[in-house]
Amino acid sequence: MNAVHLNTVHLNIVHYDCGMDNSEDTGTRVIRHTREDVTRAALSVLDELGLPDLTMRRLASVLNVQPSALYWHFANKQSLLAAVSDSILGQMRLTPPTQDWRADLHSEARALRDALLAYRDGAEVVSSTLALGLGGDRAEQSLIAAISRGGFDDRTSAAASRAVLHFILGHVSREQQHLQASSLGAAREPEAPLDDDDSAGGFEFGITLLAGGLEAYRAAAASRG
Amino acid sequence: MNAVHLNTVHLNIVHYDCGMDNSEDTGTRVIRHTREDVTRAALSVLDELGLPDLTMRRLASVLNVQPSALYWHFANKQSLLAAVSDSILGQMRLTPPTQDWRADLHSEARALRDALLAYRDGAEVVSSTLALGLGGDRAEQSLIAAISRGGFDDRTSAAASRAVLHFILGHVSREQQHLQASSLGAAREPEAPLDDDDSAGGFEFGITLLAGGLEAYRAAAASRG
DNA sequence: ACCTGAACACCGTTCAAGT
DNA sequence: ACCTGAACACCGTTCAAGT
Repeated sequence: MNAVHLNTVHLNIVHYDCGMDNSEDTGTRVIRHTREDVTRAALSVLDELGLPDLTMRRLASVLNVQPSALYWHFANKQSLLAAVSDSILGQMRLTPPTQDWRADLHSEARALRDALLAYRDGAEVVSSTLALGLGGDRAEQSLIAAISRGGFDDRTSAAASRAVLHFILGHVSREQQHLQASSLGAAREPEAPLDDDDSAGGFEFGITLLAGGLEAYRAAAASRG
Repeated sequence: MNAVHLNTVHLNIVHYDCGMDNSEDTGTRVIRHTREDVTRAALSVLDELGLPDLTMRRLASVLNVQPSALYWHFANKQSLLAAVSDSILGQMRLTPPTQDWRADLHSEARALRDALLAYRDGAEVVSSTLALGLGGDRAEQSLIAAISRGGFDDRTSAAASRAVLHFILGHVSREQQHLQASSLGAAREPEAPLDDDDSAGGFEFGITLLAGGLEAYRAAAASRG
């Protein structure tokens, strides 16, 4: 019961037909998908099987389609992953600005973290597409906005937001790896019981460090004239 | 001349025999490798072809060996990559402690950045093995040491060093992606001329932010009693 | 507009067997 | 102690052709 049955995972989605709009003609229609259908299915495979198992062939089989069919919708796997990444970031809860830019930055950071945690391997997917120059801008923009409200110039806000973004992606990646390591390991040796509440605590601490650093940087720049 | 001939890359290493100690018996000896030989060869393939082309089969062919032979030295590819990662971090220039912990932190951070930049895709390799819980400790330890010298307790030092590490890995990953994007693109559209001196400048700024944040955190904690 | 069928050029890993 | 040979179960991508 505690052993992991990796080979007997059953996808919730098996058919994964597109919407409910297969009317308009004969009853039995060939199933045709849109770009969005494919992205949605990819998101669901990602969440249920993880990034290593999100292959073009598996995605195709979930969609009841030949692998080559996917290449009508996306030029290659990277573009598909960019769309998946955009979709993850698109579900970021948006936080209304207040008078406190540091509180706002914390809110935006938490919103990003929550969005990444919403799908298995979410941080890794976003991280990899951001590393390749595709997408991931939506995340950076929300952070820049909050920091700018602190009265920092554009160059400073941009550099700081990149630092915040790198921290968040790295932190949440580690978080998610630990999540499935412990869900897999289950009856393993205790290994390293280092982090318990560190998951969220370490996250807030990192943001606090960067926000505090920005405030200190402004003070230092001001005192230099 | 400006076009990239991806298919005609010639490895500097072609033979890659082990040391010079093939004596002791008959002249023609079967070439046998050690774990370290394999790691060295992997490092060289990484540097010349990049992480996506560092495959077990290609590594085997560089070593004039069957792919299956590698599995006598390493249980799987991940372990191999962990060894490669260790090797990269092992070449970190070590910086003697001074009286200024912030300067020390900057030194250690720069040393880590330099080590990562020394091999193509270095940051991604270290990042991925660190994300999987294997190795990467050496990097964290050097950062913790510098921060601890600032008089912070262990929990704070550990959390802060993880934040610094995440920032560095994210930053250098981006740096290296841009490096080869521009070396490949060459005669491409200007795209985004956003960053020029940002490579190093943004790095220092990020470390300054985190170090300043630590100082501010101490001040805040002290004033709270 | 969206998909099939078939192929190409690869992967990581296992395992009995050799020396 | 270190490697071969052969196989297994996969990959991403292309492309002519179908509807």
